[in-house]
Amino acid sequence: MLGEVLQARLGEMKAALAERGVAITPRRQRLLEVLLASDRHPSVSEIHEGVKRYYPGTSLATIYNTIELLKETDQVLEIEFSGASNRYDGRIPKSHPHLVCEVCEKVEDLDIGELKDPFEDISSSTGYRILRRRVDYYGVCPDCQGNPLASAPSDNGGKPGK
Amino acid sequence: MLGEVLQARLGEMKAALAERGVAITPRRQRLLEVLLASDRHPSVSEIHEGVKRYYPGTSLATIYNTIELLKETDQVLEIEFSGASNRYDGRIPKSHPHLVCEVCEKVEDLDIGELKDPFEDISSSTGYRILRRRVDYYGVCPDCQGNPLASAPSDNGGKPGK
DNA sequence: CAAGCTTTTAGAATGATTCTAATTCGTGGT
DNA sequence: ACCACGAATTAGAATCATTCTAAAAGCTTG
Repeated sequence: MLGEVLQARLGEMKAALAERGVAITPRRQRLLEVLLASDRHPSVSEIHEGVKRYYPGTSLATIYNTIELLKETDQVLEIEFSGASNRYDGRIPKSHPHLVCEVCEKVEDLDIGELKDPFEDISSSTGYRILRRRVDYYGVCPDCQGNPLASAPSDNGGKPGK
Repeated sequence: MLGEVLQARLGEMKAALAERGVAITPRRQRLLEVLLASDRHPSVSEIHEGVKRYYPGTSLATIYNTIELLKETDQVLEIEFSGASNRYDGRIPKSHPHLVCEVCEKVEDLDIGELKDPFEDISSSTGYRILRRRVDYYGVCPDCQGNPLASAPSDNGGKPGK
């Protein structure tokens, strides 16, 4: 069960997809719920797992396709990594800062007094049409400072998200 | 020929590598020069091309290996992209903001009145040990606004850096 | 010249993502 | 109920940057 704030987001996402002319199929409904259900900024394969729990035959391609639709409609924020899977934020789809642990690959929202959005300034001073911003801090989270290897996401001995 | 500022950077990089205990081989020397020679934030394959112009047999692995050494010694800033090649900044190896054109894949430094580095604050408020920051703005550069397809980096019809 | 290192190499392996072509699904019209 | 048609989904292949591996070259010191 999603709280009411997330229910509202779910509604927005579905409306945006409908607007875009695509159907809210059961798999897509489930995908949206999985995306909103955790604050972990899930990867495509985590979402895939979540959807497969209800619809076992679901293909990875379906997840990629639907994420693409969400991106096109600005309903998800994609956080790119070159050596690891991308992560997705469906709760807050507009640019906002994150904190990334390079040991356990946790991605958290960083609540910082909203540094006034300088899109305007940068647009006018550079001539760029600015579409989005990325502000992320990389480091080691408190848990991983204590036991560096304990909370690694896999068997990689604590190699950062690269 | 590199200007004197870049000569100084070259010296720093070589000193850091030497400190690390590795030799400055001719290929590595050339790699450093290629990295510093342009403000394009070159990719590994652009660097590879530049090195091969002098040392034709040079393998891609050598470029990756040396870039890894530079990363370990904080002598290069890696700008990651998930669907395109990573880009490297050897001129200014510490975190600083960029402007990325999603049409032609240009990466430029953004000179903005140094928003006071909040590493300290963020460390103490979150408990993270912060190692680096990423602040990048994504959009469409002035050139690409005029002729959207003209300056695409390859044959991809102007697909953004994804 | 030989031993023992570092560097470099070619090519294979990996892994996330994208593409392709075929199949299935769902809906409206008959 | 049946059909036609577009949308959704699938399995698997293809792509591509990056990493890994094992062997070959290169240095340097005795």
